[in-house]
Amino acid sequence: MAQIESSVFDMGSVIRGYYPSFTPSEKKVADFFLEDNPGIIRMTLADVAAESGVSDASVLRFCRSLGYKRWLEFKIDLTRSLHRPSEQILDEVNEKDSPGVLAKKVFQNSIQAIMDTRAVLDEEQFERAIELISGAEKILIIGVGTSGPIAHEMYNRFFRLGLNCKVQTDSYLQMMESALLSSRDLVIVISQTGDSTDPLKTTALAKSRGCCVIAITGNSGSKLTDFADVVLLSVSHENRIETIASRIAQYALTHALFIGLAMRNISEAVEKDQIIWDAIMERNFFQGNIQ
Amino acid sequence: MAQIESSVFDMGSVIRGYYPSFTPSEKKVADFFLEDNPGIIRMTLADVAAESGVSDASVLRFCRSLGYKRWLEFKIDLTRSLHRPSEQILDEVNEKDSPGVLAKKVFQNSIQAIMDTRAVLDEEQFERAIELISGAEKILIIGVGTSGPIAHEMYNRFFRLGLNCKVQTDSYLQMMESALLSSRDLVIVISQTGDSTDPLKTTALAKSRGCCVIAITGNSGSKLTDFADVVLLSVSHENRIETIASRIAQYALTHALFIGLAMRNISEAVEKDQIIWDAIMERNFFQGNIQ
DNA sequence: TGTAGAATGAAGTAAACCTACAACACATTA
DNA sequence: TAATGTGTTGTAGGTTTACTTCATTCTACA
Repeated sequence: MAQIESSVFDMGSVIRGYYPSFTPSEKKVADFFLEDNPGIIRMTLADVAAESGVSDASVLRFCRSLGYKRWLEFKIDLTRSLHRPSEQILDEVNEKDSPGVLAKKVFQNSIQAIMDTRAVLDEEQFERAIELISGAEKILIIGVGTSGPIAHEMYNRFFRLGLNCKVQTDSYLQMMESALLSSRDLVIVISQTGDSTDPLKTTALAKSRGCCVIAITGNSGSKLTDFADVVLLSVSHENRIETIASRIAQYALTHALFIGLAMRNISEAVEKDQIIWDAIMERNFFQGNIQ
Repeated sequence: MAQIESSVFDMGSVIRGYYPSFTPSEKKVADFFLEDNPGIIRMTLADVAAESGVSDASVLRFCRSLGYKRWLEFKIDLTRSLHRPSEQILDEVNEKDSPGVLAKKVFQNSIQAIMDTRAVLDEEQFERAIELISGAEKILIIGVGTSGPIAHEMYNRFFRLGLNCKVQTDSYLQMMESALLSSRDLVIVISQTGDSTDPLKTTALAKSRGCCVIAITGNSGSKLTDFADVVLLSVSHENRIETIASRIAQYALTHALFIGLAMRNISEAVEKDQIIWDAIMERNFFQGNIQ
């Protein structure tokens, strides 16, 4: 008997990830699916339409928006998603939890966020991102606030590959830097909401100068995605204090890009990495070791 | 979203169990299902009938013989049965992988690193860390190189809780800052190897001034752990270019600490968080939105 | 207020599922 | 050997379900 392809993921997270970009009636359908509705697997297209209060055509459009060509394709993944063997201690954290329990929950949430992000990853966009990055003359990595450390992380990885990149996490300096870019350059912008004013302005400016733009965001329906040539989406269960799990997924995305780039020319990557390590070791050596 | 009914089982075994009692045409259908046929999930009743060389009515009878009232009921269980979760593609990445495959592998590695780190997490040490952090008068967060972004991430979380903390990723400034610390203060040092000269020196200096030290490291046998009052270990499968997965785990650890601290006084945390958000929103507001 | 474009539902079509029944095969009995 | 009964199978047609198309409604913006 066939043993199959497959990957575990949570349809709920996928739906939540796309949620901001849904039309009103698609949101109605999404809401219905996000409710706890045990009979859902046995429902027909028309059933779902009736329960959601929309037409069956809208339910079908909802499926298409999620990337499925047919209702039954969606149904297959839905069935698999609802199957989900045990696990999932995806409870909310709460005040009564011991620190140990809290830690486990945060770890579990992080894992879930990465899984969900993996599930919504558009391989074509990812591939395109790698091509843009390796083809760019200059790369400007930007992000403000909590996106700043991710921007730095990305820089820390990319420059090791010999890429001509810069990181700028200051709102005003970002703007200045992007004013100097040309059409052969690339901007990578990291913004969880995709709606922060400063990165948007910077991105718009870069775009007006003909730059390509890669956006890493947790909001597929944001203004930022309008400017972006490539959008890489990170997903998490969005309950305020847990939005940070989405960050973890963005780090994972960053690392995936790094590996993808490194693999385009593995020998060169290893060589450059070696040079850097040698330089560091030398430094440690000359300064002597500490007791 | 609904979280299941039903248990995992193998449709193949069920079919084999009923096999002797099948009629000849039912056996034809059974044989078809028992073959290794990957496209089977997407087939219709008529497709299966054609492939098995029987009529669609016979396929339906086959389902009924297995106890299913309707073809689609059977299909649901079949889909579930063929769904074998994950399989852990923990292979090494290699040059021949497509970017999409690379991405999945990196994600899988990240998940694994978080799981491993969760597994080795010493709850007592974790709890102790939270107490030290919330009891400290001043907190200095340090890290150099690739540990820098993690240090910044930690700062970005902690200051939101009203903690009196600083981040310093410059080797010399770290040293200067630590020279000013007292015994009521705390140093949090992030170092993957635990053997980098500069953070070690800084930590030693802080320790000599009576500071407490929390170390986040991927190397439990390093010199750094000798100075540390609390050690939080991150783990990954250590193959050079994949060490970065360990970083992901360190971010997860950072977030776990943040949540742990926030939960000690949730109402205050939410309030401070709100103040920050209000300030940011106001900024966006005054700057107007961009088109 | 008018207009372009998006969003939506209604109606119709195609496909899939299911039922009912007729035909057949084979065994049993007269 | 013929008649009868039982169980198996396919066919034809009805019903449900999925999908397409298009007209209508809404919304944003001039």
